[in-house]
Amino acid sequence: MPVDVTAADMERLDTLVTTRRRIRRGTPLYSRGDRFTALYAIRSGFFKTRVTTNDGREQVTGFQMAGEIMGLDGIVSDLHTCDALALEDAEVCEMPYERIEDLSREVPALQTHVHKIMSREIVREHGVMLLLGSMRAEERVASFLLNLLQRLHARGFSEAELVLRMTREEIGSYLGLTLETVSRTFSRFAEERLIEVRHRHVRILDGRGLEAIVASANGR
Amino acid sequence: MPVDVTAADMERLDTLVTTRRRIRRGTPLYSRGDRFTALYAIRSGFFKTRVTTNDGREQVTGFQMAGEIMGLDGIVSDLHTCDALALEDAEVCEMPYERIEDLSREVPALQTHVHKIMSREIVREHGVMLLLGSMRAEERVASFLLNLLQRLHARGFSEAELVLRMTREEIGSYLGLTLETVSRTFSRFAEERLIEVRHRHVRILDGRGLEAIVASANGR
DNA sequence: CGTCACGTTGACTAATTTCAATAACGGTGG
DNA sequence: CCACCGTTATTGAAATTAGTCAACGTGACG
Repeated sequence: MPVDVTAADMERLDTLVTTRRRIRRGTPLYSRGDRFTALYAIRSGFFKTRVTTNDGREQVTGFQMAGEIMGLDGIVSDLHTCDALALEDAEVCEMPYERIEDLSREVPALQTHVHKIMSREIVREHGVMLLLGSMRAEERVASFLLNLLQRLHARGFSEAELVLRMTREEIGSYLGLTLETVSRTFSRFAEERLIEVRHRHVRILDGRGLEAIVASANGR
Repeated sequence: MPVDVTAADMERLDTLVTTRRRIRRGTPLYSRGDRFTALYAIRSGFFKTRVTTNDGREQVTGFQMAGEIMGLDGIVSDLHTCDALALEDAEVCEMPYERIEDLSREVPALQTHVHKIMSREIVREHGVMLLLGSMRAEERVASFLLNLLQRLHARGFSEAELVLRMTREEIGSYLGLTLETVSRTFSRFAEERLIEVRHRHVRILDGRGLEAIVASANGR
């Protein structure tokens, strides 16, 4: 919450968070079909969200880290429509949705903030659609690495190094590729001295090179 | 606006729509970079939205019809991040965003409604990600047809017949396929007596058959 | 110290794109 | 009202990309 809020407002906003919850690695914060009651702000840890279908299809829709908000999918139908799973031990703030609605009416800055969070998620998903609909495997993987890097950097981590919290299979699901293609693409990038990969540790040797791959833009 | 609103509320909600705008076929309702000022409710006509990148890539992010809301992408940054183009002559109601925020605070039913619209869009996009990330060409095209059909049916049109408002290329962009693949897939469906295609007129002969294709679910 | 999940790599296959040629509309203006 | 032009759609063949199947490493963890 940046923006102009009075001290009185701040006091009210403090009442937004009722609970902190610890989520152990591998366990769900919420699952498809769960009753929607709250939004969650990640304090620490790393999540993936995924949609699943009855016929066994699965798609990772995003990876979330500290400071990001989860649960927006549940508002429309009062039920969650996707799963949120912790990829490492995590802690979240639970913000009961009713309280968010009530407070939003009293604190316009909060109202605007909530709208922007939802709009940002819509715009983010547009970007994923662009990636899935128009990029080739190398472009997708380069784009994925640069995106993670940028978000980690914004949180004070290195610009040139990262530890993947997810498996090749999860990356593949997110990018619409098989785990083998993800692995091979990492290897190719390593051969070309764009990155160094050791398991889940990735060091960026040539960020510009990765950007060039994304911008190569055949665009179907 | 379904839900419980008093007569007094209704009167207020009437002031939400300030202008009706006619959009001629082929022209934008808004474009990337335009200042965001309002949301739009489609009264009649048919739109596509697309994201574009500086390097010339393009992705159709959706097709919108009467009753649907456009413009949510602009809230986060006060600028539109995608283009909305009329695929046929259309009419929209312009709802100034400031007024939406103001009224939302006074009419909780409107507040909830706005949140649900945004959440619904997020969930819709999850579905598109699933399609783009995990379906094969036939599944995507079948899924696309069934989705259009269902939405048209909900508006009183036939369940078994539709007129496409968009080109094969636009369908392809939306589905992450080339226009040739879309065309070939239509032809294959026609051969299999699932549909009849004459240019943009499509008649569904075997809806169950199309559903079976979607549910075939290899899931990558 | 062994087991199991995760990751890499290779060979082969299948799906989709690309390139190219042709056909069929539909809107526009004579 | 008809003819023409440009856009849109279809279809084929070749090329390419990514997927599938399979074998083998390797590390983390109990």
